[in-house]
Amino acid sequence: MTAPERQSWRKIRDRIHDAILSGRFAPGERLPRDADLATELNCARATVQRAMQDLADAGLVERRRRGGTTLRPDPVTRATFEIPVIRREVEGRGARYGYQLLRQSRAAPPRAIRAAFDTFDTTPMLHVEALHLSDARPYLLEDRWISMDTVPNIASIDLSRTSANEWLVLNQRYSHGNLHFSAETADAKTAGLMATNEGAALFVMERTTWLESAPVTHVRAIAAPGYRMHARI
Amino acid sequence: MTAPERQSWRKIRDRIHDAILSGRFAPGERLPRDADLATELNCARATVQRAMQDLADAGLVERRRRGGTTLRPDPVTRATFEIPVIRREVEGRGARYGYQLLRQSRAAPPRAIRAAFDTFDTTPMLHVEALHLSDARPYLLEDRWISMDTVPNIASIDLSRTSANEWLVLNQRYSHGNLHFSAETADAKTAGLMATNEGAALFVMERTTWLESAPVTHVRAIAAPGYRMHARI
DNA sequence: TAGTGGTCTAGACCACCGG
DNA sequence: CGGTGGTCTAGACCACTAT
Repeated sequence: MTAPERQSWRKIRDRIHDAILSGRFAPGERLPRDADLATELNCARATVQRAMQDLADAGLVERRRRGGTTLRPDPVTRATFEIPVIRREVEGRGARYGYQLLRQSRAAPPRAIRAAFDTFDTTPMLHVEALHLSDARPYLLEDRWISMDTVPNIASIDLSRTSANEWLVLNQRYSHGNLHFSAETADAKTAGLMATNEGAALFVMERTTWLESAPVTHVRAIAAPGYRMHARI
Repeated sequence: MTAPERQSWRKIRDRIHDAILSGRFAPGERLPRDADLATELNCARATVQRAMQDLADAGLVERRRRGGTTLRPDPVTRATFEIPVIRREVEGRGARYGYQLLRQSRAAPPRAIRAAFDTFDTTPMLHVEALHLSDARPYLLEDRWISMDTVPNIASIDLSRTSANEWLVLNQRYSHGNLHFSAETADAKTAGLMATNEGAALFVMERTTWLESAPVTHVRAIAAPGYRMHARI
């Protein structure tokens, strides 16, 4: 028995990945347990665990206690993208950032917002509509609802000076959230606010976040024509 | 000195996160080294490492050897989304999947494709245009270039039966890639293929992948009106 | 209830990079 | 060159869940 070699968990991961692509395991089949793979690959179990965690994150395998590691019959591609604070995003392109608070009120969230939060609770929330500008031109139009129960401090913020987007990123933690992206046609009202023509194709992002089971914020943001979102794999 | 408590790295992460949100550290400031935090939080250094890795993944801090851990002055939100095999995506909605190979050829990649791959190489690649159908209606129109140098086996695949999308996900590994999302207006030709009207807002995805420094594939996919992409944080 | 992945610890060495 | 994060090991115990 030779001593375990010093090797990166990435190499272990790639060796396992290659074994999978070689067809050694059938889709849905159970792979050897970590401990056995560690022996076979001559490394510590923690190293196999790290490699497997990465393959699971990548969507190639599924891992369950007691159920073992199985090869996903429907492998997916997972990608990560970054959503910067809007001001940073604009300034990062060398443009001058502008911000305009359009409306602010307290109201019971309408049905669509309650549905996004997956709740029936009609407790009033903070409703904010704002426009982000790049070199004085419309860049992003946001319609946001913020839970004052979960984020009580938001009440003391002057949202005509600081955007809710920026304040929340810097001051509010959340545990998880959903995002939806789509393409929509500009209606007359939106076209007016975005200084474009009715019928233009607009990129729309919707984001809902929670802190554990408590709603934090829901935002629907409409980007100006030409907007491109970038992500990495 | 009490013995280290048994606590999850998530709790350690949240305690550090809360300390950051409390304003204990200024943006750009250097945080204590892992070893010191471990002592302060009464846990092993590896646990702090795991917690910090997560905060770095989340975009809140930056970590550098020798340079220590610094609070990002421009925190970002990172989200992950899954790109399933198109067939699975369609069937997962209970619809019948259809696939139609429109064109297939070998040609030198045009300038735009070379730019996406960040190369000047004009070695011929496999060019494939195909249409994915959901219940016999256009679902996704893809225009793909595949490197025959990096993916030689693709030459032996009958792409009129198996979509390149599916074959690549199941058989080709890649190391990294870029994605771009945008909203575009349907031109006459596209509208015809997608069975929609000219001027409709369409969701467009572009993906480029590499295996180390070698190009794998570039695809530009146009989704039918109403398409929504989903992601999680 | 037993088996498997998930996490924690303590210690060690490595890799990178700022001074 | 020295300091810091990154990784590895060996062993232990915990948490979840298939059987």
